[in-house]
Amino acid sequence: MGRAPCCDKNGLKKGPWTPEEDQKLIDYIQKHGHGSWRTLPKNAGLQRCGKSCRLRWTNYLRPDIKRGRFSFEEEETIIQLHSVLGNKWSAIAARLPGRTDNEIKNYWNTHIRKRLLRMGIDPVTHSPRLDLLDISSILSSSLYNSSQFNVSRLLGIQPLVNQPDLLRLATTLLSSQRENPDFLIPALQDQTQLNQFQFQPNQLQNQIQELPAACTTSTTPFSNETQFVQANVEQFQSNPINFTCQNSQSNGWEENAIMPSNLMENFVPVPNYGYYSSDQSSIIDPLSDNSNFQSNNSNQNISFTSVLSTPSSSPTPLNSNSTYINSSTEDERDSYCSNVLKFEIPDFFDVNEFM
DNA sequence: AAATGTCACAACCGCCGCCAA
DNA sequence: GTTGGCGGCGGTTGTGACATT
Repeated sequence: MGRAPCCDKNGLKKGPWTPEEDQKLIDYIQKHGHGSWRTLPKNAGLQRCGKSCRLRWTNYLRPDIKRGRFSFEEEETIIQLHSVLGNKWSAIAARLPGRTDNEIKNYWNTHIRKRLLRMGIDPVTHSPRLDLLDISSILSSSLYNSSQFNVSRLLGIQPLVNQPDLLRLATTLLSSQRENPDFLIPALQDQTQLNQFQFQPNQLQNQIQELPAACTTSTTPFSNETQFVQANVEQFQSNPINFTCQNSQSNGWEENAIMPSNLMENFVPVPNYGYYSSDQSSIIDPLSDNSNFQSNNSNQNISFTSVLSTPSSSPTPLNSNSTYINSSTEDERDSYCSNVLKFEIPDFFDVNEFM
């Protein structure tokens, strides 16, 4: 038969731990190790159940726990790992020395999750929240009001994509849906495909447009960013599946660029959109020590990650002193994407098609 | 200064897989 | 093979601190 009950729950204390209880637990574990959590409370003279002791130790009393605010790098790592692992907090914690799963979980729920939501990113899928993207209402507004409007106000969100791309995206999706009704739903269900096909090029364009103007770079990254962007957007439109960056210049600017502090403060890592290499042949494994999220591709394909998630390419260990500013507010981090949403309906866009 | 709202986080709850009996 | 406890995990809650009105 099964084992005897681990503990009689009657009479066991619950609620916050007192310093005396903490000290008893610490003393006992330092002398004997935790061994069996079941028998530990009795041996340590604690009126707690083993489970409570284990949680108190692993989440609070363990000597290797790093307290204090999460650094920018830690935050980025959490987002990256979450995009791959989901709510596997223990697995994420294993990659963040000194942080507990509980702490990471709390930080996610109270900070990162809210920020992603404010940005219009689904914190579960790490994709733009297409559920909020009511195309018909957007188009109605454009018809009955003006060709210039602010979707962020309409949606109450701050999506990362700018509207021309958003509408191109909508155009592509809807036309694809017309031609192949079975296309859209599977695409939406397939997270990998969703990220690759729908979002990354837009992200790429946004970031490329934003970064050169804001960065103090040691080299001039693009002689003509507009041409660069346009060429790639056009290519993406013509062949979204096999989209690769055609610019002949290297993306060395991102390797050499020094992110100005004001941008760093405002920059929100959205690393999920960079997990896929541009040749779509593989998913970069952030768990691998060899994955540097940076383009090493000699044919000038751009690794989206290296563009979109600038700090992720940093080899700086998590435990090192952060190069990045840790005291930035959430609003400051949000603001990076706050000014991209005013646009005019492009001439090519025939809204009547959708009415 | 008091009331109210919001945030942050420690701790609990409940479920699940593993494994001893 | 079955049962049921243990350890671990993720979700949720309770509460104190802080901010705002």
